[in-house]
Order: sequence, then C-alpha cells, then structure tokens
Amino acid sequence: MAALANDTKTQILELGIQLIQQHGYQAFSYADIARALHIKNAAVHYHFPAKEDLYLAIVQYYIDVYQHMARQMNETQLSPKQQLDRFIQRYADLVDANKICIIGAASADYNNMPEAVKKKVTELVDYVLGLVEKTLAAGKRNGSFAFTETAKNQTMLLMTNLAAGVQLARITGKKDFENIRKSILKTIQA
Amino acid sequence: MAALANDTKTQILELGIQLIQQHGYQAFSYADIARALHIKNAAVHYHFPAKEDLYLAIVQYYIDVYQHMARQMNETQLSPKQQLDRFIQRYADLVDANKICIIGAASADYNNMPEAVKKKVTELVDYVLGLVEKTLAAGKRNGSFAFTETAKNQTMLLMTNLAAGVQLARITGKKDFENIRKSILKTIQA
DNA sequence: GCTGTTACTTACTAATAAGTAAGTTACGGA
DNA sequence: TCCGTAACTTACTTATTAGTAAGTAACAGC
Repeated sequence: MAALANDTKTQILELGIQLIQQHGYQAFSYADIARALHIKNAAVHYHFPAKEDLYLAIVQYYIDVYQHMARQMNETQLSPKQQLDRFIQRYADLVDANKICIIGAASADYNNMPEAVKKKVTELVDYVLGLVEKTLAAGKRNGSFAFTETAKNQTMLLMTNLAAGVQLARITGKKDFENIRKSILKTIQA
Repeated sequence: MAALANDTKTQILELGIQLIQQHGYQAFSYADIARALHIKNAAVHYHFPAKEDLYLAIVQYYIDVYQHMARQMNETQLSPKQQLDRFIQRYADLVDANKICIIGAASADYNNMPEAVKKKVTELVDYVLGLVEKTLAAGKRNGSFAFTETAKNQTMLLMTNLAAGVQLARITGKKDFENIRKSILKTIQA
C-alpha cells in the first residue's frame, strides 16, 4: 500500500525479505543491509527502529501481496486450476532463487519472536490457508479438482508439500521439487 | 556410538539438539549452553572446538539414531504399518515439545552452513528418505499400503507433510498436525 | 612419587550485534 | 527568507558473540 512511497525504505524491506528467505532472520544484521545498500547502519534504524519492526513490516508486506493476489484473481476471472498453478509457481520460483517461503522461515524462528510478530505471522498463515482452501473448494465444485478430504485438510496437505518441498529441494536438489509438484497435481486432478 | 562415553559432552550434544529444534542454530550461543549446564563457555569449546563441530556432531547423532532405528525395526520384525506409525509418532512428539524436525531446522539454515555440515545434512536426508521409502514399498508389497505414485515420490509427499506439518502446528496449533496425520494415513491406507 | 592426560576454569580478545544521540543536508511551504 | 521536517551520517555505547591461551585439579599408569 504505502510501501512504494520511500525508495530506501522499500529497498530495505525487499532486501530484508530476501535475506530472511535465503539465510533466516537471525542470520542477517542491519550492518549487512547497510553494506548492501551503501547506507549507514543508523539509516536502517531510521526507517525500522528495531529489527522487530522490520520483521513486522515484512510479514505485513506478504499479507498485502496475497490480498492483492486474491483481488487480482477475482477480477481476471482466473479458473481455480489457473489460480492454483499460479500459486504453485511462486514456490517453484523460490526453489530457483534458493529461497524458502517466509512461512517456513518464520516457523523455524517462531520461538524467538516477540508476541506482535507471532500474531502477524498467524494472521498471514490463516489468510494464505484460507485463500488456497477457497480455490480448492471452488475447483471441486466446478469439477476441475477431485479429492475426498475436506477442502481445509486438502489445503494443509498441499501447503505442507509445497513449503517443505522447497526446503527439501534446497538440500537434495531442484528436481525433487518438480516431482513433488507433479505429484501434488495428480493428487487433486479430477 | 561413542556418544555415551563422556557425560558433559553428551549433555552439550543433547542440549544443542534441543536448542536447534526449538530456536534454530543461529539463535543459541555457547554461553546459553554453558549457563544451562553450569559449566563455563570454554568447557563447551573443549568438547566442540567450533560451533560447526557441534552442528556436525548433532547431524551425525541423528544419522546414528535412524540407523539404530532401522536395525531395531528389522530385528523386532515390525510390520511396515507399525514402522510408519512409529516414525510418524516421532513427529507428533516434536509438536508436543514445541520443536521442529532437524531437517526442517537445517533447511532454514542451509545457506549459512559450512560445506562439511551441508554434506552431512544431505547424508542424513538421503538416509531418512531411503528408510521411509523402503517401508512404504514393503507395505505396498504386503498389501497394507496403497498408492499410485512411486514409493520415492510418495515418500517425499509424506515427509513434506510431516516436516511442514510440525512447522505449521507451531503457528496454528497442535490440532492441525493431528488432522494432517490422519489425512496422511488415509492417503496411503489400502 | 613422578608423568601425562582428561576435563575442566580463569581470564582474556577481537568482531559484531542492536540501538541511540546529536549533528547535517536538502527541500518545500508560509 | 526563515522554519520545519524528512532522510540521512557521524560517532558512539553496551552486550554478546565465537574462540583462545594459560593455568589447575584429579586421577591412572608406570
């Protein structure tokens, strides 16, 4: 929303996202960000006073992204199948960039988070799960998906396949994610 | 193997495992371990000179655990169904202890690892995947499991469900893991 | 009874972490 | 033209990090 107002602030945010997905929250410092953007440590603190503020902004950014995605999918009248393909493609892109999804990254770090961040993460997860659940349910109704589980359970199966799929691919190689992707699609193919 | 020789060393190792699964590798320090065990920082370095050595020992420890488990399962002639139940129960225990599995934890931290640790992690993952694959294949042969994917692909689906299942449960609550567990079992039930 | 080894402690170091206070520069109104 | 604010930099502090060098106490073997 207001994210594009300030250039440096946006750059910090985007770099923060990248660093979390590539190295984890604990593994990067404000000094890393400052170095990469050719600004000083204190400039990062100017935009995000504490590291917790940056984390919060990153999670909020993803909530915004998925809300935007949901709206766009509605407007463009994408079929449930197309919606799901697009969603899965996001994970394939993560694999190519040697990243893991923020939800997985957040989970690994969950026990170290301040309450405010935990709450935002829960908000994000609930939103994303809800989004996929609606897509799966719609696809079942129009006959393009078939599964015997509830849409909610099928969503959890699919999401865990994707999230841990990118994690596994980091260790064992990209082709494992491709196999998982194909298997997921078979699982719900009508 | 030789792990039980030295008491303090074993305690450091076990505490290290716990800290990695609860907080992640980057989020704990030798000072944390020293404090908890009422020894000095330098004592931890005596047993594991660098943090990398501790990480390596932890991953090796899990390789040993799973090798032991494999041998035991063979000796006690557990059915594939019983073997899988036992394996899945390990993940349920993680959820109860508010931990995630080392493979998931290692994946989040993979890009920060020295090559030697990466290699050991790959060794662990390959071993565990191989173990589950054998169990699924055996279950299919004796008619207790049914699935259309290859045993390898089915293993990856199951493992990603479990690994990300415990991660999800950390954020959204334990009952989500229980639902995933039931759904997994339905998926492969003959 | 001396020697070596194991398992530590004491006492550090250098690097890096997050965070802050005070100053600077540029710019956009009123 | 002065004023305030935004977006920084300079110059710090304090805490914590991994890691080390040197010393010590207990004990086992010869």
